[in-house]
Amino acid sequence: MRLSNLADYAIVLMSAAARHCGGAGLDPATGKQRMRTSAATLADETGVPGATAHKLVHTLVRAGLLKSVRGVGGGIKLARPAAAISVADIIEAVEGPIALTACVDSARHDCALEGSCRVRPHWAIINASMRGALGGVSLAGLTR
Amino acid sequence: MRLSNLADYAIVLMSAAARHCGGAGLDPATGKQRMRTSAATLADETGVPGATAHKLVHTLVRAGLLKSVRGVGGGIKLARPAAAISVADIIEAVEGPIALTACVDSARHDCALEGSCRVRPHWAIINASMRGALGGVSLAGLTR
DNA sequence: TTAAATATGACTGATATAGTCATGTTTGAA
DNA sequence: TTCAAACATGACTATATCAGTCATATTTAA
Repeated sequence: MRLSNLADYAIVLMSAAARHCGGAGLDPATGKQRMRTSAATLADETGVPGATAHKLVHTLVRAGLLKSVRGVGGGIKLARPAAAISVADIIEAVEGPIALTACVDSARHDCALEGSCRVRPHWAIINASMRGALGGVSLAGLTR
Repeated sequence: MRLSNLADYAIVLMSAAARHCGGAGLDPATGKQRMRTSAATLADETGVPGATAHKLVHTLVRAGLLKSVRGVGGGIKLARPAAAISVADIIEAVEGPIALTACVDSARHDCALEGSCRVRPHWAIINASMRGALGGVSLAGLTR
């Protein structure tokens, strides 16, 4: 029922990224237009270990929540406005689909109770309401 | 973001217990009045390992969701009607308070980011909506 | 006294986690 | 053409948590 540390860090990192380039595109530190930041900068600002921050950024890029540009002067930025990114999006990027039990995933059949389980049919409803709760909180809401 | 196996088992066990004594108090197998069942019976019916079922039952008794009577002829039964027991109650009995991050618990201060974390103030809202979603599903709803 | 049933703690193997280290790839600028 | 900045990726490992078993109380009605 707890988030993994990585998912927690991912939310903190995304929220820091949103402060850099989520709103009007102004860097709060310099007051200048700044669309990009770097994984190292985010690690510094948040206290998340550098290498870990890097891997998470990569994961978030693959999930389509961040955009990265390689090379000198490159960096990362939000792929879409902070208001259009939800906590659920970030959690799913790091941990996979939001579901309280593995048995909802039809590809997995590692539950010993499967077959005789009389609770299973009801999980889909519960999971949907969980996702709804988390999907209703946007990154913009977290930085305000 | 997943339930632990134990919490999952607990829900399955409680749901089985509700079939024994949650409704009109009639055992569906015998058609006779039967207020109590035993941990071993529930383990048999659900496929949960016996010793594990036993520990879970004890945990649920301590949490006030089941009532146990020791000795010959003893056993367990729901402490209140199935409709008055929610999935959230069961999860909290096994895993502790429903919260996605540990930093909400004021007694724990093991987060390295604490102090500078700018996301932390917002977690309470998210956790409350999660608990709301799970609190809305009763044991009676799971057995129907 | 005995047997049925719950109560409780110690121990252990398996698994997942998260962090580090090492190395590769891309690209603009000097 | 070279270099350095910045992202990309995989291998390895210490740690923690989990879940299950074993062993042993404790309670109570018959």
